[in-house]
Amino acid sequence: MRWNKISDAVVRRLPIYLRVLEEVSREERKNLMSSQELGERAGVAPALVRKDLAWFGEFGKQGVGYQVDYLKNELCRILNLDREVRVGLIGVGALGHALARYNRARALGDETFRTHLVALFDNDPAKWGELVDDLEIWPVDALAGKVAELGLEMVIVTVPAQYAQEVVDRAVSAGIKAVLNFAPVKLIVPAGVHVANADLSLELQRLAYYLKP
Amino acid sequence: MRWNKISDAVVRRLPIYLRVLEEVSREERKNLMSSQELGERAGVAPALVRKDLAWFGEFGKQGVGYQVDYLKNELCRILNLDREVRVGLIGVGALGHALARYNRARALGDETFRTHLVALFDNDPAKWGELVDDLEIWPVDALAGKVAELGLEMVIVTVPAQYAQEVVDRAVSAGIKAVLNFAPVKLIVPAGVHVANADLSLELQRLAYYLKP
DNA sequence: TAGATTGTTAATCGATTAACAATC
DNA sequence: TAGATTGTTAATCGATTAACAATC
Repeated sequence: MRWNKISDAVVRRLPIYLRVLEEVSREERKNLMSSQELGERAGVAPALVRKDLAWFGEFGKQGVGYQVDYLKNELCRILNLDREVRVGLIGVGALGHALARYNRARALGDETFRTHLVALFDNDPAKWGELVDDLEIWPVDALAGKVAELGLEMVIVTVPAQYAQEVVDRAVSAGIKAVLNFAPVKLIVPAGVHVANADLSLELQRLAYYLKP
Repeated sequence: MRWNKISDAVVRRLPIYLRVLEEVSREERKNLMSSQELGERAGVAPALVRKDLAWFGEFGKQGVGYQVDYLKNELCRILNLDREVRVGLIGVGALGHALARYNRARALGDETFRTHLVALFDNDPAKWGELVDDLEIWPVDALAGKVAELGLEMVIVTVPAQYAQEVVDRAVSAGIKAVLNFAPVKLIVPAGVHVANADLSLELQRLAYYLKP
């Protein structure tokens, strides 16, 4: 089953629902949840919860609600998180290093965390072969080979702004389909490749708007 | 002049326009720009650029376009970036440490970067007094005092999920009006306080949706 | 059965785009 | 003046909310 043209606004909320379901499943041993409860904890109106889920199938029972574990599994499946998703990270500076350690720690401690960092890349020869936790740093030239060897599907980009487009171009030609970009630049990618931007300085500037002048 | 009820979608684009104008001003010595050109570089339709700007005043000339430096200054003013905005960071783990170093480096190298980190906080006594670059780490208990002393207006939150709400509550009672949250939790704040979420794992999970199943 | 809650359709709301008179 | 581009209004598009029949 492929669902065409699900809007980005809908896709954004699915991981939020998933997080709520995982919390409830872990903490509360509760088995059923209404769109009302789920929406409350996710910060989404109940009608919107139902409408979002209805794009993908009928997961609830009238008069009863949704089964927590069943819906959780369905959302995992929809998000391709019912398998390990293998991620590379390009640019092992301070930020890349911190994200690598964070991701590894989460992956070890929380088995519902399925986006796993499995390779690090950097262009500085001094770093090649170095380990971050148990992960080796490779030259960016090794990217294409590693994509094939390890089955990488996603990359996190933490290189300086001026190199971001270049490394993304290389990742895309190697077959990468999703990019989490921390560099403060607008990346240009072909259709079918998806970019999420995590741009610290844009967020800080946006927040500054709400300060009193 | 206060502009009531400017939508969040509009505010989000202002820093993008500002970035384009700063690039053009620095690199190209170009003095005029049309909404067409600005929109192209910002990834926004020209009519929307004009409409966004028109919320705040009339900055262009018919038949001519916008003056780059003038519009840049006006956007800085609108975003409260015509002065130093003082930011604290709570939670100096690996991620907090990396963000602190990144922000300090940007602040030194780029004088258009006006959101300055000026205080670090952590609850681990072992870290108190330690320096990150030239910035000292204080106990979280010192927060209220430092807000007053240094004029902090914003905080970056990089504590573990279970402590995030608590430290934000304390920041808010100390008078903080804007929060950049890296913890994977939905924060509850009173009206008038603004939160931007930078939730790495939600973004990775969202991107996983677009991978082939 | 009676009460509750889903899935879905219709109504509303808000944001983007198109169009154009004003004017530099 | 003629050409270009703004600021703004009207039209369109899409997302959210309200309402309710179906049904557990």
